[in-house]
Amino acid sequence: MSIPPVAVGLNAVVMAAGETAPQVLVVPRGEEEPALPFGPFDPARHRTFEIGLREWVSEQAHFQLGYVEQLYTFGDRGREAPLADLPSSEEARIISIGYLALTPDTADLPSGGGEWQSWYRFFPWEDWRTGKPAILDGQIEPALRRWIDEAETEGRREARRDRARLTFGLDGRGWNEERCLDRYELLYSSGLITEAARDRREAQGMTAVSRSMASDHRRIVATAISRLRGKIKYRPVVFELMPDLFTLSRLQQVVESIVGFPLHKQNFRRALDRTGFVEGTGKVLAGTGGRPAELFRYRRDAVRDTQATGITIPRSR
Amino acid sequence: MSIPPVAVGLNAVVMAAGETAPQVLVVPRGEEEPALPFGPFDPARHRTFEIGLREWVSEQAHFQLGYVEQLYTFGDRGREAPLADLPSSEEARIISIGYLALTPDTADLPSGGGEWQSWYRFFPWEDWRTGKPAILDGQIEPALRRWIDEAETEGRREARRDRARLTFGLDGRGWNEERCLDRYELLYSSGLITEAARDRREAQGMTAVSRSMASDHRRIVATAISRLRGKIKYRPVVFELMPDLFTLSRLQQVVESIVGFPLHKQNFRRALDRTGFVEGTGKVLAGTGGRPAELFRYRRDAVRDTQATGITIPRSR
DNA sequence: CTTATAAATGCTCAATTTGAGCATAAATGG
DNA sequence: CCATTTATGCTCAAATTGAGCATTTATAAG
Repeated sequence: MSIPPVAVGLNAVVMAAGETAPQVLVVPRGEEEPALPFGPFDPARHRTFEIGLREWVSEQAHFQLGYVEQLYTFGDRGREAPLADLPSSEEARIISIGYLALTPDTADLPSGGGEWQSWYRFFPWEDWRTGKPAILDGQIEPALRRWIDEAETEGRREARRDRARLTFGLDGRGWNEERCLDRYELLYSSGLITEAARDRREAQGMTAVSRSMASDHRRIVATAISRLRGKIKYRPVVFELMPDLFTLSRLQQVVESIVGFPLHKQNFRRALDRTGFVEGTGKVLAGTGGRPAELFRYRRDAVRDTQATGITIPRSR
Repeated sequence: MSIPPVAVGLNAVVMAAGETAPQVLVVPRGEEEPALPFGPFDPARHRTFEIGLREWVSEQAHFQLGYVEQLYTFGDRGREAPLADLPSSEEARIISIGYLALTPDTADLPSGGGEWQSWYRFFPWEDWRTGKPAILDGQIEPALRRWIDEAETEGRREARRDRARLTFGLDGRGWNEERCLDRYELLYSSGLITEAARDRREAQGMTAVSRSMASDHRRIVATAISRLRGKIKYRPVVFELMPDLFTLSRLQQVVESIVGFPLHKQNFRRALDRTGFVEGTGKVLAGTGGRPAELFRYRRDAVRDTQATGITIPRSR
């Protein structure tokens, strides 16, 4: 029983909080679509995937990773082709292992390396913080309805309708922010995403409204967003995105930017209080044009005592 | 930029409900430790990992997979060595992609293939359905305390103590059933697991009290258990383990066997009711030596309407 | 130094959900 | 027929959630 060799790539989705929107670290590639920090896994050099990943990110994006977790391993045929500097032949199949990394600082990125970009440039339909994104009513939903009607049999139309309803909350079904990946995949399979046209070597799609990425990197980012939006609720991962000291408003702002909708302030605080995750420092942050807010810090040892759940998300309606 | 080749294996953790305990499908290997259904991923033959996985499982265990999801990709050096029929040289590093598969039937397994085994033969400390497992007080906790004391500095002892407390709920911290993988890893790194001694080529450990598996397969099963115990709470995955018709008691029994502790019956039903996941059929299951229970069925289309969460788990204390 | 405005906090109240347990109904097995 | 077993219904207090009003403490303008 011999095992045919395969090339393994490591991809990092590095995320930071950002001023007003969550950021992802991308490597610009001139004329071509931006890519995630990416590099081959070399078994001779790297004892573990994570070690390899950290090396590549620091080499390509000049950035040191902190918190890291494995996301998913991508391996479908066809997905590897478009990354220019990699072979795409039949014999050398490339699979890639995606990682999610979180970091509290967005500041110090030496130029010539990576670059921070808002999530929502790549996923404009995911940002409901100031209400329903115009692109949904304006472009996506009409296009989805056309896609539903195009199906050949009534059964298939029914299936498409169900899928669209569930993922995009059509017909008053309610938006579930965790379905980010499902939505991306639906847009891809219904041909509404630049990558779908590109992978089929056609020219059409919604080029103007959302930025595409190299290869299947946007899918990997969607996987990361879905994971983070889910995990934030049952593990205290937000704090990996916060600096040592922060105000509760800032924390709420970061959570809102991640889940993509506004929260009820008082209830957010009450719930946070109960977790015991943060403690006040007595210091305040002045000069913000209002009552100065107290600075808090994350109690890393809080997990010792409690059953360590995440942040409760009191959606504000 | 060329990518060094690596061999990719596919592992399946196939799970079924079982009469009294949840089952995992293993392939017996005579004198040697049992293994998971396993096979190489061949990029020339398999367009996707899943296709390859299904082929291997049906070939080795004579079993057709239904629900399947990817778990994790394992690739640390050292983990591949002990599987006899695979090369373990330095140049050909083997990584493996673990999958979780769920199936409603345990019955028809042609002999000569796979074999169902209770989870709790491999993880006896995880089954709290009839109270705290004796192995915890009797062997694991004392051994953990010795391991804590063995650390060289007070700082390290502190770290070990925290880790043990958190994962095993020591000193009245409360047992979190989802930490199954953390517990396995702690037992491994503290040398209490047969595999740990084997991988270091020593002879000691708790051979008698829990069964070991080939390679790192028990770690993969622990990953699957953790995943399933978590996921059952936010996605209706239990129903992948149920036959078409079932009583509510049976459903509760299955959930209890998975999470490993008893539930409050009435509250379980009330919560289930609210989800709308099941509907009565009017038929009853007689001959059980008591009032016959109504047979229910899963409403696959319930996800259409609701925000599709999983099963609420009202722990009974 | 007063006053409008912006934040940050504090507090209340109804609605819903959870946790626990008692009570009743409908079978089976002597 | 009666004890036993299993299913199901119902109640009640405690805790959590969802919403919104009220107060406090700053900054900025007049």
